[in-house]
Amino acid sequence: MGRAPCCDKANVKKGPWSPEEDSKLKEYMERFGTGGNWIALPQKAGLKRCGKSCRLRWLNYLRPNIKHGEFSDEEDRIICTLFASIGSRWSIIAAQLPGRTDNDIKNYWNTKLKKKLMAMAPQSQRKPLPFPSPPNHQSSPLSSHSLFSLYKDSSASYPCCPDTVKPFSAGFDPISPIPSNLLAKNSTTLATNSSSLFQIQEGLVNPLQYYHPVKDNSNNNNNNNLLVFGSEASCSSNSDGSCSQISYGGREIKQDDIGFQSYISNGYGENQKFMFNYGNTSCNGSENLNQWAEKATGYFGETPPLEYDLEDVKHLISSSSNTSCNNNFLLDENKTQEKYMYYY
DNA sequence: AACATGCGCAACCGCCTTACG
DNA sequence: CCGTAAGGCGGTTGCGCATGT
Repeated sequence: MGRAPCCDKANVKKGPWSPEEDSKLKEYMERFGTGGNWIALPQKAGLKRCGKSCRLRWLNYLRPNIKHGEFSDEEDRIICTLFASIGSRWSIIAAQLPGRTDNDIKNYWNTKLKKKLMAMAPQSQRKPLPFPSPPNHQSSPLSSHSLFSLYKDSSASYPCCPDTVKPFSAGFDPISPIPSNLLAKNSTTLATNSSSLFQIQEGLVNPLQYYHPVKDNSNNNNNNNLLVFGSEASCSSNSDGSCSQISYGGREIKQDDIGFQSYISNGYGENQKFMFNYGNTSCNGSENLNQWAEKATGYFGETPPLEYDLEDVKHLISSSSNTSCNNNFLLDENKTQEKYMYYY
C-alpha cells in the first residue's frame, strides 16, 4: 500500500497565481514551513492548488532572497562555463548563483543568453575553433563550437565557488575527458575528486570532466595547476610556482622561446606569468598587442583565412591583458599541431 | 488604430529517483 | 521486495505584453 493520492486533479486551480493565493502561501510557509509534505500543504493553507504547484510557486517566486532582474556579466560567464561543463543541469547551475532559480536560469539561457552568444559568434563567418577535438569526440551539450569560446577567458574568477572545482574552460569540448596519461603527470597538480561540485556531480557526469586545483601547501602557491588541452604536454614548476619549462610531445620549450610575457593576477592575490607565443614570432610586450596579433597571424585584410584564429587571439590577449585572466595560451606555428594550455 | 508577430516568463507536464508502507 | 506516491528536475507550453507593419 502506497501513500495517499497527491491531490484531486479535477478539483485544483491551474494557471497564474493571484496575489491572494500568493499571500496565503507565503504566510503559511513563513509560519509553518512545508512540514515536509507539499501535498498536504495546499489544504492546510486554504489553497485550491496542487502541492507541486505550491512548491514551484514558492521556490521560483515567493521564496525569500529571490533575485529578479538582469543577469550580470559575471553570472553570464558562470552560466556559460557551467553549461559548457555539465549541460542543462539547471538546478546545479542555479546552486552556484545565489538568488537565482533553475527556472530563471533556464528561461534566461533559452531566450537570451543562447541568442546573445550566437550573435557574437556567427558560425557561417567563422572557421572551426582552433581548439582540439579528441579522436573520440562527442558533441557537447551545446554543439556549436563557437559559443563557449567567447567565454574561454572566463576562468579568471569564480566568485561563486572560490577554491573549489573549476569546470573546464569554455572553448574546450566539455565532454572530452582529460587523457588519463596526463592525469598521472607528476609535474602537474591535478586531482579529480574531493571537490564539492564534483561530489555533487558524482555519478552524473564523466568524472574526468572535472579537476580540482588543489592548493599546493609546500610552496604556498597554487597558481601552477595545469590543465592541458591536446596531448603529451607537461609543465614543471619552480619553487615560486611559476612555470619554468613546458614541453609539447617531447619537444621542450624553454622560457626564452616563449614570446610575450606579462604578470597577471591569478585570482589568488598573486601574480602569475602570462605568456603568448605564435609560431616563431612573439610580442615583446611593448608593441600594441592587437597589431602584434595581426602580424603574427599574417592577417591584415578583410576576409582573413585565419579570421577565427585572429579574433580568438585578439580576444584572448586583450581580455587577458586588461583583466585578471590567468590563462596561458600558446599556439604552435604548425596549424595541424596546435596545442593549448591553460593554467589556473 | 488594428492586427500580426516576436519575446519573456510563469506555470505545467511528464519522466526519473527516492521514500514509504 | 514490490507497488505506489512524493519530490525533484528539465523540457515545453501558452499567456500577456511589446514592437513592428
